[in-house]
Amino acid sequence: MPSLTVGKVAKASGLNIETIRYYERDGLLPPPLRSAAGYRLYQSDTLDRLQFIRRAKHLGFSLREIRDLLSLQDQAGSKSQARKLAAGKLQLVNEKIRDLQGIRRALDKMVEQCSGDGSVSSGCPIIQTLSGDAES
Amino acid sequence: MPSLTVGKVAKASGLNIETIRYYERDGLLPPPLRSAAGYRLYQSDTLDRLQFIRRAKHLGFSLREIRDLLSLQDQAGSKSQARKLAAGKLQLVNEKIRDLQGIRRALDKMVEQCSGDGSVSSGCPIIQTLSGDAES
DNA sequence: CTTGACCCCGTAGTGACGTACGGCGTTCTA
DNA sequence: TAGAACGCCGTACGTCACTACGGGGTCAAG
Repeated sequence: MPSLTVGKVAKASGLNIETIRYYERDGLLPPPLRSAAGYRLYQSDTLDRLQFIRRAKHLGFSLREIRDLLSLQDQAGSKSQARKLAAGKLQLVNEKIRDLQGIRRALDKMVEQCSGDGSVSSGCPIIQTLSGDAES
Repeated sequence: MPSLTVGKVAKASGLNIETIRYYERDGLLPPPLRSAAGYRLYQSDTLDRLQFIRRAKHLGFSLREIRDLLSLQDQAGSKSQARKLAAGKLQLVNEKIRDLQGIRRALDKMVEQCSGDGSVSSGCPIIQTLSGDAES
């Protein structure tokens, strides 16, 4: 197992070294092994984990929510706990998908409508796409 | 047209008054009409706009991105500009949808797997769901 | 015509999420 | 075996998106 120093992980993931230390402090990354001199030594699966964090953040999940999602992966806790958490997140994810699909429809329409020149004439109803009354 | 004071809008939208003023300063809300005494007077479509902002934020869009999306609605600029912007955002939105669908599949599986008692046994591969190499 | 709720504005403070700094030890490489 | 490059840690700073404050004007009920 080819363990990586924090600098390698940073470079490979595109994250700042400090960010990686921060994620460790914040519980998103488990404390890695240490070399004799105290250097952090990561396994390569850490890169997947960081990638997941990056993408999930981009989807509007807070670090706390991401920690929750990762705890599912990490098999912390009981099955029934995990099921409950997963079910809750599932609902949230479904809402997000619905909202995004609404935006997508509106954008599709706009790309189509705006195929000519000149100024936008007919209303581009992007706001209505999210005008349902779902509550998160 | 029954114009609303900022306090009414705040109550109806669930946002803080200061947040509404902030959105105005930040260009997400157009400067509203003013009463003789200088009070802000909003039309009811402002509520839709604020709702849109809330949901879009929840989907991981920054205020700057939301401003872009709203500018499409507001018909600012030329058709070709709008088309370009819409097309760019469309790609982004599609990526987000794909990522969320990945997470959804993983969560579905977990809810199914964790239907019994005891501790989670088989790996719950949530991280792999976002391990593709799409770049935003 | 006062009192309490509302609004104005500018500015300062807060919380989440990083990012930078600085003084030190370690490791690699010419 | 020097010296550059890397890593350690604690702490401070920065940004984004609010949120609160404070001193003042406005408006409506009693």
